[in-house]
Amino acid sequence: MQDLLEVAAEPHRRRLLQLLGSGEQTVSQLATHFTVSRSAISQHLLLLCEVGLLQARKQGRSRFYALNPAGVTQLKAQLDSFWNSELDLLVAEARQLNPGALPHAAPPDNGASS
Amino acid sequence: MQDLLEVAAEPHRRRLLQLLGSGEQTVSQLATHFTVSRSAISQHLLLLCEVGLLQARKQGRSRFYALNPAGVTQLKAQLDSFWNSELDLLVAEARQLNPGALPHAAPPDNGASS
DNA sequence: AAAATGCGTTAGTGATAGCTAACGTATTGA
DNA sequence: TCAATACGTTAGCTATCACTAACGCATTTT
Repeated sequence: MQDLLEVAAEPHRRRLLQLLGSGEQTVSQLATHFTVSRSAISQHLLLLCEVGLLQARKQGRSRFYALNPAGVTQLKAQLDSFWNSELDLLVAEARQLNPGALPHAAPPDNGASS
Repeated sequence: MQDLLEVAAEPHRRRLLQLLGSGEQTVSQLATHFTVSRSAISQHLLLLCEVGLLQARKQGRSRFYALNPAGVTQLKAQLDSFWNSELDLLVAEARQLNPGALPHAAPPDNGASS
């Protein structure tokens, strides 16, 4: 799994990226927001690091993870290239036909995976 | 795997969604754009259908797949809720520091998976 | 009408994703 | 200084993902 978008799309990892938007955090800090173990979170972070979406900084016995601007930029580019104008048009038409009933997604925590 | 965004993120499926942006197509037609088998494509389409991103229409011995506006709208919502302002800010800052070097992603065909 | 071709789906398999449990290591407290 | 604790990572396992091969079923073709 080296594809940026695919890596970023997994619900737990998606949430991690969002959480890190407000600044660097340690594994344990991040893990408090999830129901799965610290270990699981650590592995997600490691993968995010591997594909360049995160950076790590070690301090004492803690390890601070932070977003890597270059990676995030690359992800944005991949997203933009995926979501083309035809898809946008389709959504616009759907909104016109059925204006009120848009779902808004984003449940509170445990991104129910697979 | 029921998560819309996660399903849509897989490179082959992402490509399928893009291809279907220009109108309905049969399994075989779609398969011509990939290096993997018709069967593989069929299964990706089935999954996309299951999560509501596609609709199917049977005609003769062919089966036409098309985008499902409701599903695509839902996907868009999920994307928007993921890509929050903090991530946007980060990208903007990265661009300012390093204006020229933006990657643009989107290779031609075989979305090299896992 | 029977054989052949083309369509999409199911069966079966190897690789791997994502998890918990066990671990190593560094810090803290006595 | 030595035990206890807190942090992050590796080991090991199960579920399942993505694929090719085999299949069933229509539709042509002769």
